[in-house]
Amino acid sequence: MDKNPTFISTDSQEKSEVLANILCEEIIRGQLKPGEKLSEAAIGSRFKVSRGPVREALRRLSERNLVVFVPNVGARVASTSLTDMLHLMEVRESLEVLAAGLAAEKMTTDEKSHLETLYQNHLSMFSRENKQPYFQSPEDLDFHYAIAKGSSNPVLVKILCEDLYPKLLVCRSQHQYIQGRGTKALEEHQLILGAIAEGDSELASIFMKRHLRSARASLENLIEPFI
Amino acid sequence: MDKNPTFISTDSQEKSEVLANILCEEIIRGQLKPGEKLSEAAIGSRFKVSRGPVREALRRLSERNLVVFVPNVGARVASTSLTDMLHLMEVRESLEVLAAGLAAEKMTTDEKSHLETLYQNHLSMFSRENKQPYFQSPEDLDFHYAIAKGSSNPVLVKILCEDLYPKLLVCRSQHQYIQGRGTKALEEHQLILGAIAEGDSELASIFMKRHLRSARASLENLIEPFI
DNA sequence: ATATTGCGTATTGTCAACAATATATTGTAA
DNA sequence: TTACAATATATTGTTGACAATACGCAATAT
Repeated sequence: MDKNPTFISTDSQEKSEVLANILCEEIIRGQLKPGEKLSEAAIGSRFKVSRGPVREALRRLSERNLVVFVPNVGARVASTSLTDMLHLMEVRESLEVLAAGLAAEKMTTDEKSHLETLYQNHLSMFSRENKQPYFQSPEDLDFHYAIAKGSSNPVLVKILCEDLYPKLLVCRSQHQYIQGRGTKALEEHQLILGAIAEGDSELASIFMKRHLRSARASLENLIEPFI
Repeated sequence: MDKNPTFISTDSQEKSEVLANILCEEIIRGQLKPGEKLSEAAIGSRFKVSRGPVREALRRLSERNLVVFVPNVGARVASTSLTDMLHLMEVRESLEVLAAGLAAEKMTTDEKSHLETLYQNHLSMFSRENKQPYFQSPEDLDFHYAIAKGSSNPVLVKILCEDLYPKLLVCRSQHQYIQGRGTKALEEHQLILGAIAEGDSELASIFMKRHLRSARASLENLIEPFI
């Protein structure tokens, strides 16, 4: 469980929560495939717990849209189409533009330097890999995650970090041909970072909007051929 | 249960879902007061069901932020401060601006005329009441609800209708001095309606933004004196 | 051969009892 | 009288068994 994405906290000891986090991760990693049946008994015996906690865990995941729950039939891993992902990106854009603006206003010095660190890490990791196209990395999302938290708006943080980002990760693992946009994305991150560092809310919003627009556009290009 | 807000569907027969909807409504109406303890045993005996379904219902409500859940301690009705509501409105603004724009592009003729009907109802109801200041009415939210659905973006619909609107209703019932903004809000609705009818996405977004900005501003004025 | 009906099996929904944790009470000491 | 500690009570977390529902297979009829 040490390779959990940053935004999954495991503070509670409740079995249902622990279970939910483990299953969440397996779904994100693609170990549980989209559409796969999630039998309560099977999961229960696998983790040596009763069906009660399993049910609660599945319920939580269904609220996060990672599994679909059909009454009297059971739970399956949610399968997300590229269209679903476009809808996700549409909402994400709107919310992250807000987040970037707020972050520029409200981030503390510590938070800003943390963001800078994230960027530098991402940068060095990228050059190490010889600028080859790479799968959209967790580092990318960490950057966005830090900005979300920097907005100091709990409602916004919750929607982005608990609803949208996990779902985004699932989409990426289900459609592995979705690739990062290489150097371009990194340059866009730099612009956002700069604006936030300066406390320039308006500019941070604009750069974030452009960044996510590009990402969405390249996704749309990916879909186009299938229409 | 016939006085349920439009956006609460009761299609399943699962006790846990029925329970969740009933409790949700009671929280929204203020019959369950903020901070009030929600004992599983008490609720179970009240509705003549075992604690299992009660737990599941409470979990659902906690995912919608209507209930706060402390491990090994239990559930309480979430109490929302005016600051919380401001955060809510901030996010709402961003999302509804998006929704209005999309609605202008994608609403069908039927949906548009339904929206028109909602507006007319609201209008006539308002004049009947002699233009007196009134509590923010459910009609107001129905209008926004229709626009959200008109966006044809399921992700957006879910966040607005299942997360934000119920919570907004709770805030209103918990802070009853929050009042509607009378004729002004209605005029703003008319502008939004017109833009959507014309399919003018850009304008619909702008009018929606102004509408929610005003609402938020009047809320901020309300808070100011307490600082 | 295909469609349909009925039964058997498997899975989910619900329940009531047990274990673990937190809260309240009471008694004791400073 | 107040603060603290130990116990008692109440509430939550978990479990395994039972009831209700859905699914698969076989037998029958068209």
